[in-house]
Amino acid sequence: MHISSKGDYGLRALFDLAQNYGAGPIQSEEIATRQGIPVNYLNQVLISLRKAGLINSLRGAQGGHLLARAPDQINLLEALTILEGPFLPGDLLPESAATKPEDWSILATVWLNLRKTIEANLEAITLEDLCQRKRDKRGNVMYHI
Amino acid sequence: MHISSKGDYGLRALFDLAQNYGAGPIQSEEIATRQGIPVNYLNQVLISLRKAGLINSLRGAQGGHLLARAPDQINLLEALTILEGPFLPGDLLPESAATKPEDWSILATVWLNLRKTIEANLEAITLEDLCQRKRDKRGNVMYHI
DNA sequence: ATAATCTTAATCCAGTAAGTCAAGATTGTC
DNA sequence: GACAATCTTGACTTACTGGATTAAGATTAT
Repeated sequence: MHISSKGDYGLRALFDLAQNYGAGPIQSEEIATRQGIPVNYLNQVLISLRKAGLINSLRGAQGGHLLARAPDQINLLEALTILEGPFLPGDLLPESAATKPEDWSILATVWLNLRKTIEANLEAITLEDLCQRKRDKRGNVMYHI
Repeated sequence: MHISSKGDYGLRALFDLAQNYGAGPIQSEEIATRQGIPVNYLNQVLISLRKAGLINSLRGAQGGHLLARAPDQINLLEALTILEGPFLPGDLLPESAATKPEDWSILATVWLNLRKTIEANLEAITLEDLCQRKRDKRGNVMYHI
């Protein structure tokens, strides 16, 4: 039960773009350097995000990537589902019953419930929230100098 | 983000043993048949559970496995942690900072929070709860005949 | 034109999941 | 004591996935 590096990298890239929202296109090279991610791998992740409509990409010189929506319109559930696929997928959930032994459906209900909990937790956090938390943190650090 | 078959099978085995709690040792063959699990694989899972102290195993004829504690003293978090390892493990969490880029710690807090949510959810469910749910279900089914 | 940049597909390696198999150890029962 | 049932262990297999690299090609600003 873990987050793969695809999800990790993808979220960090989105967070990076959120912090630069309104500042024009950001190049993948720049994101990669700032976030410590292999560029070639990041490019693949960015393609997934673009296909899903979360970012727009501009080609050519001075091209780059930018969020397709404002940071407060993108939540972590949406992003992670694109990057990692659904939580607790497929054969564990209540639909695929019948062939399975009886006790199975009791557990399926547990999983479904857990999934809902996770999704609610992530859906409540937007990219803008992350930016805000960073600003808060910065503020605190300043205070302590 | 999924539950592997090891976790799935292990929980089903524990659930099975919970339903037979107090009825003496249950053989792995019997559990495997009832739950639709390959015996040889189930045996490996049972060894993990025994090493972790969740079940006791008796060898020889009329041997088998039984819960080491009453069903209401074993919760799903404990069982799943044994079977699957910790949730959102290792390098994503706030301890391994310093080398990582700055934004990373903001996300680490998100993961830590999510982990707590998941753990609280699973810790609240015991094997006895599962048995109770099954009894409730049986009752309802009877009603509808 | 050309250089910057993204796109795509092919490829690679390591690790893990899922399961099989066979030989050995333990113990109750006759 | 011998036997049979049962669990134990570890080696092994097969297939898949995660993570990443590379190289060739497409697009477009200047």
